[in-house]
Amino acid sequence: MTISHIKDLHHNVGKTVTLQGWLYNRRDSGKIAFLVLRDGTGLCQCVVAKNEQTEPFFETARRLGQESSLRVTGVVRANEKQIGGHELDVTGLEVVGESVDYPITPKPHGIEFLMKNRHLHFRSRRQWHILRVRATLVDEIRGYFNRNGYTLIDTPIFAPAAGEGAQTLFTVDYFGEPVYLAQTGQLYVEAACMAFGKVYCFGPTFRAEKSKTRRHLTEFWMVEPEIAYADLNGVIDVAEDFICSIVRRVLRDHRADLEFLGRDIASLEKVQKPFYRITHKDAADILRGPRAKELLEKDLSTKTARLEEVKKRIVEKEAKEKGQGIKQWERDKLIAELHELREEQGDLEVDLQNIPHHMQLAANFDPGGDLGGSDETIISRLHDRPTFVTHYPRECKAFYMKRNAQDPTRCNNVDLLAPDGYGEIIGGSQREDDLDVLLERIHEEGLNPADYEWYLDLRRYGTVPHGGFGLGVERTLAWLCGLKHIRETIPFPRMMGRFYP
RNA sequence: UCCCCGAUAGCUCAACGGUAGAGCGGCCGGCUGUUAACCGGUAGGUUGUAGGUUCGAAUCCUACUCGGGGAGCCA
Repeated sequence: MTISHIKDLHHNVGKTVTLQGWLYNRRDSGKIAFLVLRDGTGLCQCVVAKNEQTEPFFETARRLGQESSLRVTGVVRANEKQIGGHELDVTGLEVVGESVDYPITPKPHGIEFLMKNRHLHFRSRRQWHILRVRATLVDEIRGYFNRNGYTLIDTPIFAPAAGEGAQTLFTVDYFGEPVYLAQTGQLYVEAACMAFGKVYCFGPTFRAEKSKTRRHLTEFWMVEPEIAYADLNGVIDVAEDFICSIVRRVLRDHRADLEFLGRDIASLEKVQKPFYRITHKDAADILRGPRAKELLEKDLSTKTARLEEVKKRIVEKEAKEKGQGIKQWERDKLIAELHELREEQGDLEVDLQNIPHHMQLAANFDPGGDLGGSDETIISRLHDRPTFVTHYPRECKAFYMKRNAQDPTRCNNVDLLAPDGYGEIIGGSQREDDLDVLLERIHEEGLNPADYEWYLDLRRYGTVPHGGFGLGVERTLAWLCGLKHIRETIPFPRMMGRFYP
């Protein structure tokens, strides 16, 4: 018995192999059954024709429940028309584990149901493609820093006191004392880069922000490189090279997955150096100026027109579906189309409701404030390559960011906005390396200097210019795969109000 | 914390003040090339919870719970 994986079937045409997997879907008629098998490496249709050889298990085969686990033996045959390009003519079948009433059917399901069944949901094709890209993204993140002379430093998940602000932290009872789940490893990698030069940490990070949006998780993965002797431009150069490397690798290894997901690959191919570099002031001018207004007005009119079109088609299809003398398959098709149209209608209505608000937010943008989510989307959509936004007002940024020498109201920080409206995927800065300025900032923020003694030591014993950034894995993956929602980018999403399964 | 939307069969939805339905999934039967297969039959409901209005409520009103999206905050 030769065990094969579906991805390797092209080496085995004409040979008898055994596949081990799960039943993805089944169709049967009286004397032939089609079993679509899934083995984690791909899908393959296995054909069970009723004959003397298959007689002992034919009845079993045509009654198998979706997701039954199976060992299927058969002869590999090339068939261009089939998924994966191959088919198996079955000669033997072993049921490893039965599956009765599998909850996720090949029909449409609502998101709440799918999230409750997340432990099964990622057996589905779309989720499988996404999580495969995630695995490569994570590998490339590690690979990039390992290749380029960075030392991995694991930072603690239990953190004393706040890194930036206690309101966004989860509290844990640590032998009777409150400690927090880390929302960043940054302060620790700063210490480490003074020992190793170039370092990075990579792991889960936790934010207790009460955000219910498509961009937020309470538990997400972040990689944070930190570089000694780097100034802001040094940090930006690394971020640019790093992003290019990630995009190249994903395009190289996952073109088929991206195509399945419907990603506009040409847009990813444009991700080349140099990225745009603008200042916070430039961004403010764009938001308050005519380009942002034009973009949103155009949005408003195209989406209004589209909504009318969608509504019209819904009415037409509803009438047709209720009409007499149409075939069952035509009715099914109409119902499926109606389902999609209604979903699009819902999305458009929400967008149209939000656009005027977003226009106002942009037009009245406070040049002394942080960019909001909708502002980032606007800047992002006005650029066809990733865009660095630098030099934010000091007050809206963390205490550890380096004060700008020319304009002390600003700091040497950078956010990277992904194109296509995906917004912020990187936040970073040059760090404040001057002890006195850092102390001043700690006081300004109302923080207790005693909590930061060890951090202040880094400025007492051989301080150097240094900086780094954090990249959010899930937001990056959502952008790479062209997903509407971040919850599909992590195997078991943790969101406000959801921590099952 | 605030704003908008929603909750009907296992799932996706319909019924829009007057007898709770369909498709899928399940079960039974039919069909040798299906692609979300198809055809026939069958089981499946305290309409999220608690009040209220009404002769009559899935439908109208109030509160709550849960979910979706957005603001703030952020990767």
